[in-house]
Amino acid sequence: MEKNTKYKRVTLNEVAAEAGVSAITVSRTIRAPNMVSAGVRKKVQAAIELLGYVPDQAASALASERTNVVGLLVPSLTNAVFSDVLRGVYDVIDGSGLSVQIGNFRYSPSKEENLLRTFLRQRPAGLIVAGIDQTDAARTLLKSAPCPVVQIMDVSDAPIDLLIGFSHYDGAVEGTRHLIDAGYKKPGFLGARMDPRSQARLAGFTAEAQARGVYDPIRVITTTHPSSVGMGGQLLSDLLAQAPDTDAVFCNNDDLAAGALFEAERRRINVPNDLGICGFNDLEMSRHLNPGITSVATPRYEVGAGAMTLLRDAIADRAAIQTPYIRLGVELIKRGSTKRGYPRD
Amino acid sequence: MEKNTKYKRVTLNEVAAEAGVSAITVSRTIRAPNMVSAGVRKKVQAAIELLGYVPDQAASALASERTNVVGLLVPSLTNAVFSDVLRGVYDVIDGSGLSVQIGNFRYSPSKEENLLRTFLRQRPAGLIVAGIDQTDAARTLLKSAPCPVVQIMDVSDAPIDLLIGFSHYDGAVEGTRHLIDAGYKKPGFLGARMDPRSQARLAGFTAEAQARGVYDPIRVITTTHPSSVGMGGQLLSDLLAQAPDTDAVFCNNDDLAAGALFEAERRRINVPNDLGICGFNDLEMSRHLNPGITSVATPRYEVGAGAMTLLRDAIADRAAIQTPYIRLGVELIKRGSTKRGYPRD
DNA sequence: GACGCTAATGACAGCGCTGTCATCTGTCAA
DNA sequence: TTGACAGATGACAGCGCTGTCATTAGCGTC
Repeated sequence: MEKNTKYKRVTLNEVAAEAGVSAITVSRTIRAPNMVSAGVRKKVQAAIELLGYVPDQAASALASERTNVVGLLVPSLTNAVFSDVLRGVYDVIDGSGLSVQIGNFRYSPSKEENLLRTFLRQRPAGLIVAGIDQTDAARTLLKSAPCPVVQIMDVSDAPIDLLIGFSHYDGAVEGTRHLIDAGYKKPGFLGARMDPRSQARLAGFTAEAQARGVYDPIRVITTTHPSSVGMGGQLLSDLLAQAPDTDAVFCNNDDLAAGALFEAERRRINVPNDLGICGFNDLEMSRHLNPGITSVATPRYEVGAGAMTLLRDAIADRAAIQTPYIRLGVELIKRGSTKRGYPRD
Repeated sequence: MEKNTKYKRVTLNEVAAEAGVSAITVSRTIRAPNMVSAGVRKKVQAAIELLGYVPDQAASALASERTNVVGLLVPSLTNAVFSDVLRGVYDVIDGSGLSVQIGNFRYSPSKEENLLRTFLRQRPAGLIVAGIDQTDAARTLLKSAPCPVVQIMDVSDAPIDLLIGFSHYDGAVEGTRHLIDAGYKKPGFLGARMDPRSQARLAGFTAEAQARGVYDPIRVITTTHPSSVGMGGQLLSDLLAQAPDTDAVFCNNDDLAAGALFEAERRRINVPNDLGICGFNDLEMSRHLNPGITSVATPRYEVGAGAMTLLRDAIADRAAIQTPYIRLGVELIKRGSTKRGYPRD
């Protein structure tokens, strides 16, 4: 295969010659400007500007055994949740000189482990991994990773390195409490996918429902199939077939909640009077439905942006990180779907 | 900065020593196995397996002036449309040895141009760019790019290199035709963002409405603000304020269509009898709303997967590409929102 | 004025791989 | 038997940068 000669690179040496200094000084001017005197710095910067020099990442990576690549491991790309996270990550990375490489492990721990190994071999500048439920092997890999690691989307007592997330358990407790406080006596739970974060939500629901004496396992309907609006309708149907006196549902997420709402409409069940619905995540749509769906709003964009900020700073100076562990809050947004006594029409 | 010594790499030389051949032979075994005799190949592969050798991408990139990075330029990460494309891309790239780097140009042509330059300097293996409406400078850069380039999401008479997409114009024509055929006499258009693909849809709507003699510019409501469900409601309000006798809307996308549907509900306008609604893209939700929203289904996942397939094959052998230009179809999905005479309840 | 010290700069080797060209082996036709 | 040739393998240099250590200049101190 012939070499590509179309894009002739400007090299460090050419810049050095132009500026009348050595190559290493140019390198330093870029990477550690304060190691270079102001006068030289100016000359070098002018030369860089003049020649349009852009560092060669491959050469830099080879020589320094370091890249500017941040690995981002997510369980799904379909999920609106992760596209919000992505947006946050990309907004912060913009202009930082770092670049992201996404690994989609499709909710498979073994795939996650493999992707992790692949990333680690590339000597990444940092890693962002979704969740706190890595396999033991993955945890070991991450613990000894030669770069900062940020876990996102959840909270943990034993973070691997850095962490930013929110409590799915607490969010579910809050949503469930609201349902019960609103007067619903027989709340159920609808869950799809049932990844660890969904499990945490179910645990929160269960704990609160038990504490208030309204828990009945017959009202817990879950599936490992992916979440979708259609699935929400199906799960509600299953629930009602099994426990027709159910008067409220806490849904794993807003897609399910919307599906449950539509199914209730089809069955002419009055929401919120005969059935209360609470979702999770607070997607844009939930606000606009009739009735609006009560939902636990999660700071997804903030998690993405915060994780990248944390990582960027840690890459610059790990020791300078003041708050390696950030717990963001969730907020219950009350809407018509749980407002008993206010009929829809 | 000290070097990272934690991850001692296995080098080509070590594999070569183990297999009793030269380093270059190992390199060839990996990159062009058929240049190596079967016996040697076997020995080398055994050595690779034994030592767990993984090629160093940086060194390879430096020596060959080529990377395995595919640049993906998209105008948005928020948009459900692009997350479907992403999914397709990632599904195909899995295990191909290539990796993706995403650039989000936020609908800004100048940002797109900059990102393009950044990517090009990294000697990418290939590029995927959204749309066909690059600036002249960007087109020039792409035309002379030292790698295959795939344009996606649209069709064009003058593709830069490879292309896979569908016609937004035709989709809009089909949707508009359906509205008129269904008996609506005063159709309007709701559009947000108004990027080039939205413009193409508007052009399709306009052409068909004019051809059928039902076009009135007062019924075209657009904004450059981003699309959202909320915006759909607002645009419908604006339209009805301006042209209260409007009896149908063709919406730029399903988010707007859903918003329009909700707004109509609020105003107690009967959909489909008094207002027909047609969307674009056919998101999952549209099927589940009451009434379901008629929409032009677009093959977004297929575009992503097809683009990556095209690119992967072109990287292997550009000359072997039989169909460098792929036009996918769109499909009008008729639902309750345009079914006049079938009242909602 | 010699000394030690820090700040600024440079020389050099080498990161791990691949493009290029040279060499070697075996085969086949004349 | 010889030469031509293709296939298989190797030697070597060098991609552009950075880590390491050496060197130089500048300054204050006793």
